[in-house]
Amino acid sequence: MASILDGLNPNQRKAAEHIDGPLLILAGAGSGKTKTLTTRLSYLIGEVGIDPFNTLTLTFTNKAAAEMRERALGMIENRSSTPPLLCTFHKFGLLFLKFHIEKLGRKNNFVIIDSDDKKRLLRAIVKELKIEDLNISFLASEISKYKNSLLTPDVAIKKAELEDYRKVAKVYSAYQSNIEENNLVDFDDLLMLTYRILDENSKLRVEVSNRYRYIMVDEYQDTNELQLKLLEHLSSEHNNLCVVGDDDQSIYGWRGANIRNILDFAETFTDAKTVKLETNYRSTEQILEAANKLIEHNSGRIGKKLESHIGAGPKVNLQHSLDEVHESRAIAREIQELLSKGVDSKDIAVLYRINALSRSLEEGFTKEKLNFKLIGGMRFYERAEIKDIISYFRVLANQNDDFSLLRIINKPKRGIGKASVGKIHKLADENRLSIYDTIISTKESDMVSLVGKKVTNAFKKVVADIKLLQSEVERSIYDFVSLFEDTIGLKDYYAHLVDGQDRVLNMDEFYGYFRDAIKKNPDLTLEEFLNDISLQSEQDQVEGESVTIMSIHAAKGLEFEYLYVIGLEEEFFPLLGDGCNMEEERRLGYVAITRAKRHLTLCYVDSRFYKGRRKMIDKSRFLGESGLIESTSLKITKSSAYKRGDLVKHKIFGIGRVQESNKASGGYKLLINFGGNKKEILSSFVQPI
DNA sequence: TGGGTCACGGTTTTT
DNA sequence: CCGTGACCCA
Repeated sequence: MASILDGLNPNQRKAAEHIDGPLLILAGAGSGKTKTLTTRLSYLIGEVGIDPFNTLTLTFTNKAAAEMRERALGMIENRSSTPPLLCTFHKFGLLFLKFHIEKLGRKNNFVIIDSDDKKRLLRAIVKELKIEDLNISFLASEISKYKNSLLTPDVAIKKAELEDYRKVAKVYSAYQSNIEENNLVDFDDLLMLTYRILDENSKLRVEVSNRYRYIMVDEYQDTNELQLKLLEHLSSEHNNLCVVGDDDQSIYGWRGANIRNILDFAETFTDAKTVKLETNYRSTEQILEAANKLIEHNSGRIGKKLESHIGAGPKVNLQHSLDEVHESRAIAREIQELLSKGVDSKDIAVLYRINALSRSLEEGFTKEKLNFKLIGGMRFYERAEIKDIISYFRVLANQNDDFSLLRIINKPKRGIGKASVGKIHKLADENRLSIYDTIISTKESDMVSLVGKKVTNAFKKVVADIKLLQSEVERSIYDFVSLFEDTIGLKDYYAHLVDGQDRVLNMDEFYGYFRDAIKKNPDLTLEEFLNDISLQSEQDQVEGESVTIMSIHAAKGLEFEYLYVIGLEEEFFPLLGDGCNMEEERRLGYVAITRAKRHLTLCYVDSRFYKGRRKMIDKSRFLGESGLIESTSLKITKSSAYKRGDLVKHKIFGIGRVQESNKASGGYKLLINFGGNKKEILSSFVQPI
């Protein structure tokens, strides 16, 4: 009898056929990971006879979820029953909390805030608490770490020993009370609160685990501590957890992903089976040889070797240029030639380690009249004009959302300044009311004496507008957008700014999207719409009519016939610096190389213009490690000579000035004056400033 | 209140 | 070099 498993190779088949007990599918780049996973899901449902209702498949991005859904559903013949739940971790958290957040004493009409909102809120809190010496991004990521380690603010404060961490914990505490008061949840909460509820309610945990009897996780190497704990709870009753990942492609450590999750899978889940997928259907032998050689320099790995299914192929090219201008011109001209030979531009991409390198490409490509598409940069929902609309919508969904109200209270300009906002904010805090309710309940005469007649009127107008719009939302959510623009006039406001035209176009796109969503689902509430879009990102428009340029991170999961990787230089790639994790840099190199199907060009330059100055750089150690050039002798951190008077920085001695410089093996022997304290130090131990 | 100038600092990014 | 936030004055 024909089976859907027939299309798989022996190892893929072994993985798909595995039914009960934990399974780790170690899937190398291009080894048919998605195919195996989707085939397994449809096999379980279509041939083993498992109810789709009892499966759960988790991914990291909406894009991956959408792709897998399409492919799996395409294979399942009888689609009469409920489709299997296949979504992102965060979406799962959202669905779960909609049903169960009451168990934490919270209402389920919460709204999700994104990282941008989080930072804005933190900025306000830091100001209020007068702790202004802490970096906002640092705070945001520390709070994220707290939540992912399940530390409550109280515990965090108690455990904090260093002064700085007491401050961080205090901000965390204020932040958490603030979002709880406004009934907001951040991305981490979607997972953290879900975990907490399951952890505290054993009956529910058993019930939920029994419901999701077959769990699959994609990109397992990217899971963090909390996601692992969540998975342990979800699979506690049956242990049927199947994860797919590649330890060599773990490139999100800086964001909390814990590579140990995949390395230790077999120990964490007893009796786990491991299946390795090492046949690569994407790239040539030449390309895979470079990738394999490079990644072998890492020590913390399970270990596997990709074998090409498509044969030798052409040699990997190296391109050496004087600087970034020559580099981008050379690439542009080569691409032009490919295009003239009939190569499809969507089969060509250029990758880089840091976004700053995109600039020279953009300039060079424009000069050479080469069409390109840049992936990354400002995301749609994070544009100021879109966030303004979203903030209005949020206030309409929940007038107690002070945070959103504050963003739009003087947008468009109503003559309400910082001072007036501060006064009303203070009054609201004293009365333990939201700002909206404070404006409504404060006597007009009191308000006038507080902020003056003009501002009082402006406040009253905002509240009246919001009331009007709320009733319109109830009447017809579809028509409400036009009244919204008539009443608020956000488009007019933006139209008069310098880049107004683009912004108005964006706003129209957003309104169109909103109307579309309502048309598709007339029962959609504003609140549901808001939560849906906050879990969405529109990075799925990669395929197009032009050459793509993007970061290596953004290219994960993609493949290109012709691939260029630029910036293969020490400092840029591997990117050296404080938190440099060389093994992760190398994995990033591995990911970059394995995006290429047949033609790979690695580019490096002698000097690059960066942060306002020109820097001399050496070629990347990765070129040697992947066997593409004779292994270079030890790296010299600075290739141009140090001379008397140069300022340098030493990890222990701090900043000093070079007094003497002599060539020595592997660099320079320097006599440095650290504030009167003279030391003889090798140049490899200092950084030029 | 809000426009203008100045100093500072600057990886990778999804949800 | 270029964008952001703090600060100052009309």
